[in-house]
Amino acid sequence: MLLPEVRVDDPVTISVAAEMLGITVDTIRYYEKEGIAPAPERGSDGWRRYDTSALSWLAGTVMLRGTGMNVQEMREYASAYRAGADDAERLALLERHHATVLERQAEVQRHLGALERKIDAYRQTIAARSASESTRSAA
Amino acid sequence: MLLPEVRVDDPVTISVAAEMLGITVDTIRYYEKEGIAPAPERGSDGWRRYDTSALSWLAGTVMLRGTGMNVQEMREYASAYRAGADDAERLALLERHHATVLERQAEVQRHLGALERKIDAYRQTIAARSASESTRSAA
DNA sequence: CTCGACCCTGGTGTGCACACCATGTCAAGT
DNA sequence: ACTTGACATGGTGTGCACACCAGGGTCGAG
Repeated sequence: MLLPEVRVDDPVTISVAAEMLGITVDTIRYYEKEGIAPAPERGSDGWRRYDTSALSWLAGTVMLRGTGMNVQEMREYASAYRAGADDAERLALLERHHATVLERQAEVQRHLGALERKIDAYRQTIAARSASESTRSAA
Repeated sequence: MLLPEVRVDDPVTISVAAEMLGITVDTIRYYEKEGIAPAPERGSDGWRRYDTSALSWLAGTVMLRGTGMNVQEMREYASAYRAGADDAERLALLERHHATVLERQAEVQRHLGALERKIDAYRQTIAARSASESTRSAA
């Protein structure tokens, strides 16, 4: 369940974490402030230190955001988690989200179909014109 | 190229247009103000009247929005259109957009894969536990 | 011992895509 | 004559998801 990309031997700084996850430092702090990601350990210098488990939680939030879950829902998910939601409950949350992702994908797919039909129409228009032009030039 | 759903015999009011397109009246006026959709004819009462061609343009914008094009880009598309862009140029614009839609879909698909792996992991955890419980109860 | 490269907190700013509201006009119904 | 309902304009408000400061600390390198 831990993504291989977020495995580290020694805890890393926030900027390294950000680069690993493909998000910005600001975003990580924002998630922490919003209670979406737990506050990580701090070093003696007061800096945030992200170990593998902290990183994998963050990776989870990136995944949820990447599938279109908004911050409000992520907060609810995280708070349910902290409130001791059991596995079945978490599973149900993820399955619900999964379903909505599929719905949205289907929606986009519909619009995409319209786009492709439009593109085809343009291609045919252009093909027809160039055909008539070559006819003219042949005449 | 005209979507069958937006065919009308007589021009319709803005609220009817909105319902046909699945958007709100405010959104239509917003698109008009932003120069994304052309201003339609007006009746003698000053009301906007959407005929088939006005509706099909709007349907095009809905399609572009539905595939994630932002308002800025739609404005550029519309202005290129008005500036007399030829079919080849319009086609190129649509093809570029099509490509970016596919990219975004692939991106979501990646995150979706992670989501599904996580769901599977939970299912297995739960299955394993219920199996051990039935073992215990059988012992 | 100064400099640059990190990090910290706390606050403010931004861009997007509408939603919402006040106020007014007009036509049709009762 | 009056109410109702759909439209008009112009302006303001909203929610989201960060981005971007300012001001200050720490640490290693040169």
